[in-house]
Amino acid sequence: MEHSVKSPKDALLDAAETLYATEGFDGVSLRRLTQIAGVNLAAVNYHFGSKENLFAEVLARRIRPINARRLELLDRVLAKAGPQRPRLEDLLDAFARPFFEGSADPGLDESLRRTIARVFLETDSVAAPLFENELLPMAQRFGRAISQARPDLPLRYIALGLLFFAGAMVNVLASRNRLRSLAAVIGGLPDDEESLQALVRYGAAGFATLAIVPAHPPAEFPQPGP
Amino acid sequence: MEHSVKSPKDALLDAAETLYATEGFDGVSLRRLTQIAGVNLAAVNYHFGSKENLFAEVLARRIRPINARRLELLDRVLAKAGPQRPRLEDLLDAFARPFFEGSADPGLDESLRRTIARVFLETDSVAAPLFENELLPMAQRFGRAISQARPDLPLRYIALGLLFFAGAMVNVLASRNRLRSLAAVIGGLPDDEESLQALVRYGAAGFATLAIVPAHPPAEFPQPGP
DNA sequence: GTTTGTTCTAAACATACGTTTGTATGACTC
DNA sequence: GAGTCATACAAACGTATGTTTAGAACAAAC
Repeated sequence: MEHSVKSPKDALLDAAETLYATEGFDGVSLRRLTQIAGVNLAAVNYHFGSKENLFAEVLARRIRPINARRLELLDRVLAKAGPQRPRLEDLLDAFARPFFEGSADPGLDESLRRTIARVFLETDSVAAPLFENELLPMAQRFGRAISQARPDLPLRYIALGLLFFAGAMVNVLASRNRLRSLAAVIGGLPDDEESLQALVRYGAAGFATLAIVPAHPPAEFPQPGP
Repeated sequence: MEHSVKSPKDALLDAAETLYATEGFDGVSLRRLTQIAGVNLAAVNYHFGSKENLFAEVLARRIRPINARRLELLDRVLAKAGPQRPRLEDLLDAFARPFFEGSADPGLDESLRRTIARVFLETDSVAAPLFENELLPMAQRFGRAISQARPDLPLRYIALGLLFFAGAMVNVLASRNRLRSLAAVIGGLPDDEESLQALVRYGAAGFATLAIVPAHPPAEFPQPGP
């Protein structure tokens, strides 16, 4: 092998990724982090400038290839559809699949997923710029594609539907360990492919329904008390 | 008025709720918190025993009435259905509506929602017990009710569908400010009732689709390359 | 073999943290 | 009025934090 031992930079990124996922930015101190990574305390500031930069790099390193893959799949769906409308299922599959594919290292998957989920949901100074720069433009491209697929769908419902879909996607990935405690009751833990396909079908059906404007509000509980 | 000024306990809870939502548990120090609340630093440990207990109480104070309301609505739906199957839309509405109703104070809504979203998604020692004790049993009751509504739906898909639905619900509430920047493009920000009804329709359609087992996997990208 | 630049290390720096302590205040009981 | 109680306060405690520093170790270039 070229490098039989990880470079300090990579060791830091890997350790930071695992710890960040489980304990969050403030939850992990540089002393614990560097001890686990097997590097000197000052290495963080030497290689990354600051603790914040290190974690920003942790996130970026994972999100960028996933987003690239997403856009690649999206382009392929649009190309295959040609002049016809793309299928909603295919668009949502392209959106969600790279998230499920995860990394090659299966032990890293769980932490990776929580790490990425954080970018969707947190608003701190580490995650927020990444959302703005990486996630938002990509989501807008998907929004336009969905608008192609379903021109009858008002833009506001595309935005809402994408929020629903992204939330569902993130939650099912981040909650895998919570689901695990129910595995005996529900007859086994769904694997990734099963979860992904269920998610895509769920989302596509949901989007399709949003296009239908209800004749009258289906509200059930106009008054608080009986 | 009886108390023209808030008690230190309530002042702490209110300030902690706002700060916790925006900065997280580690992000807010007791010094800043007590300064904003206008109370002495030692008040936290005097009234709550520890910083952790304070934030657990912040979460519990909000979640308990919401869950009570959820179960109340659920019972009403089941009672109205009688021997017939309850409608999926009604069950999901009962699940989501109390989350959207929020508090009486509109200024508190945004932070309240992020606060509650945290319980769904975080695994730290503050949020985890609350999820286990308050959220999980309630979700299981809804799971059983959904199983009544759609006996053809395998349990594993009910679990998956509830994860999807909860993720969608949490994300649309927590992402309101992100949606706001798109308001001009999408023709105005959807209000709560509109978001809620869209969510319920989206989820009901998704659940209904999960009951249909696809004849053959709709996978689109079995190989990575073209 | 000396020089040059990069990489790594141990130690120290300044600050911030949650918690504890000892005391003061005020209200209410007897 | 003495005693009791919960509440509130300022100050200090011990510890942990991210960052900086000065220099050692090392490799490559000349």
